[in-house]
Amino acid sequence: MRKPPTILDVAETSGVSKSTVSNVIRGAGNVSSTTRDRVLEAVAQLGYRPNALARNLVRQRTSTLGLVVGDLANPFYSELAKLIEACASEAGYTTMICNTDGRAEGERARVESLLEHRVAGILMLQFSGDGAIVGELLAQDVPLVVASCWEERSDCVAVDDVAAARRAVEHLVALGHERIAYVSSALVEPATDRARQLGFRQALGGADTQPVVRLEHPAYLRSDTDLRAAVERVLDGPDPPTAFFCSNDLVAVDLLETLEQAGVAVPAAVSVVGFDDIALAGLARVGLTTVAQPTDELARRGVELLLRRIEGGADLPLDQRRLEARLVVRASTARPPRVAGGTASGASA
Amino acid sequence: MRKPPTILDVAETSGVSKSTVSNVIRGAGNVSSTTRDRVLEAVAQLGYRPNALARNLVRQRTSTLGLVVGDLANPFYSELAKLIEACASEAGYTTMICNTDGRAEGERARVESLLEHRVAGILMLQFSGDGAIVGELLAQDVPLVVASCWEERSDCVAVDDVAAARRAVEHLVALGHERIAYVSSALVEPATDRARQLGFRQALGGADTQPVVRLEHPAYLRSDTDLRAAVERVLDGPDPPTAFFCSNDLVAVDLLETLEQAGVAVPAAVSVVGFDDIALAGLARVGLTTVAQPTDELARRGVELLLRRIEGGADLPLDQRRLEARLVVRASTARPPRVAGGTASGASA
DNA sequence: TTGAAAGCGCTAACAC
DNA sequence: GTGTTAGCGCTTTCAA
Repeated sequence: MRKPPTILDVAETSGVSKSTVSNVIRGAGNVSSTTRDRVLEAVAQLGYRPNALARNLVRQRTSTLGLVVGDLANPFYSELAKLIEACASEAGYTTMICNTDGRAEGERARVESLLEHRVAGILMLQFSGDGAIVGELLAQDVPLVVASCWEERSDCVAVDDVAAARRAVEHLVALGHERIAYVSSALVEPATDRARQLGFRQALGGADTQPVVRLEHPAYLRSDTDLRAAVERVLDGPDPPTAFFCSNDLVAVDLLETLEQAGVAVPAAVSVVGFDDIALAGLARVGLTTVAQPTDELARRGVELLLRRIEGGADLPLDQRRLEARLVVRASTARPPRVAGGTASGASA
Repeated sequence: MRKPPTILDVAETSGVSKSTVSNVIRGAGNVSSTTRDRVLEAVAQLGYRPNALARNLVRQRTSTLGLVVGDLANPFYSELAKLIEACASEAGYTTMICNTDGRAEGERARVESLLEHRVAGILMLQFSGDGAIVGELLAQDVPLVVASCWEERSDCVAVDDVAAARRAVEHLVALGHERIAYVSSALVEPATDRARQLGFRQALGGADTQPVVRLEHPAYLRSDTDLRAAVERVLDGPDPPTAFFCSNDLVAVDLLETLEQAGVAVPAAVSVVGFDDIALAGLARVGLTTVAQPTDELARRGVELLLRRIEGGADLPLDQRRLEARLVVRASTARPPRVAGGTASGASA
């Protein structure tokens, strides 16, 4: 692999100094059109390609953004990543996408690598554990924005998880459900999960007696023995729930599988609600009622906030945006099998 | 944002020269444990983080891999990307993931950016158009491997699309289907699509009379008016097909939606087969019969090949690996409504 | 309008 | 063992 031409080669070929070449390439003024043409010609002839490493080194800043994703295999995040990359690219930034697998160790290594590459800023979609990493990054004045989950300490953009969850559960309540289980998953970032669970409780009038199913090792779009055991335990218990609210769509779809495998009809016997509105939730065969997150706006705003922070520095005041989520009612929710006593308020079919 | 400490700061703090610091950091021998400790202490105290830009610049090589994806929103690719990132990371490489949206223009810009960043090599999962980019990259001696689709000109690893498609269609033939339509999509890289179509034709004994549906603007996991029109045209024509073989799962799932919306029962009225085996294909509610690609191996081998090429240079002989795909029979395929004349050879339920 | 020169932070000979 | 030194390819004053 022969070594690529440098700015010096171009300078020699076109018979000018390297600073003139630099001026031409960067589009700085101060160049006569004749020399510009000569330089450009040499560039084309040599196939010269500026070395971003050298440029970034001397400029003391890069135009690279770091994107930290917990799980690229979750369509919600891969779609978001795609949109973010597009926004960043449009703004002239290159994106380094990292997948942490939700493990703190992997996260730390990825972030460290991004920092060594002197990314201009970091956009996080999820973080592991308690998000200690956020504090560390902030303490080092690294431009940081968190998108799709709320984070008090940094710039962020996310839906109002509490309100959205509340609305989703109110939908179930309106249908006549009184006993509703919350299905929590390790796949969902803890603070977000808590927020959704809070909304869930609020809709139930703060009732603390609703069952909560916690999945530590959720399966991926496949029926899961852990989940099955947990579900059966809840369903076979006294006063079983007639509906499940899940902390994200992937879990909800797993639950759909599991329920059906256990011979529990959805929505005839129990209703299921998810969160995210990933594409597959909308399939007629899946028909998952869920909370739709505005991914486009999440991506757009996220990048906007990050660029603002990069240019403005650490002294800029925090900018935190709440976006609105939308309940999408599909086929996975219906009235409970036998509505206990009287009519449910304002229930629709 | 205060500027981060450099190797010089560490040198000063620990009272040694910067080359000694460099030696410590790089783990080069030649350092007494006492000085090493002193240096390490200074590193910790200062929060020193080596500047990868400077390092890569002087080393004349980076440990960054470029990953070019056509569509991160296709679960097949996002899963592959995730696996590849993991393999690369394990080998000490950082990955820059780019999404081209399948457009030549976006692809060119992304690749150019990767090259300016002097990535050690590029791994492509898809390319736009005729793949002219492959030739250009190769001509510049850029280490390149193509994974998940076959490419004669470069190192590559992919399943045998022809054989896999043939096997899938033979499954339909064995069930008794005689008239089978091929559904092609712009989402699938052209050469791959052609290969799958070839396998399709081979299974049909080279029959050239089978209908082909071509989707230029495929929808995404949603029923599509273009698709619906095309399907109805084929189904309402003379001698309508009793089965569809799709060039990937996303299209197959769209087709499932569309067929059902049009009141055509699957698999009772028509059978559907996909390609890829994305996670959602395995959902009980979807139950798509499809060809499973070995994503783990695709990722692992892809990275292996690329590292080999990076170290070995352009003179190394081409290494092209065929992987085996596996037919996964699920609920979307069955015998045709009325088997024309006699029994189908060796058909199973 | 152009050129000369001083680095950016680091590695890798090569001296000591 | 440790220090000295010469760049890597580029941007950016500052002179000419």
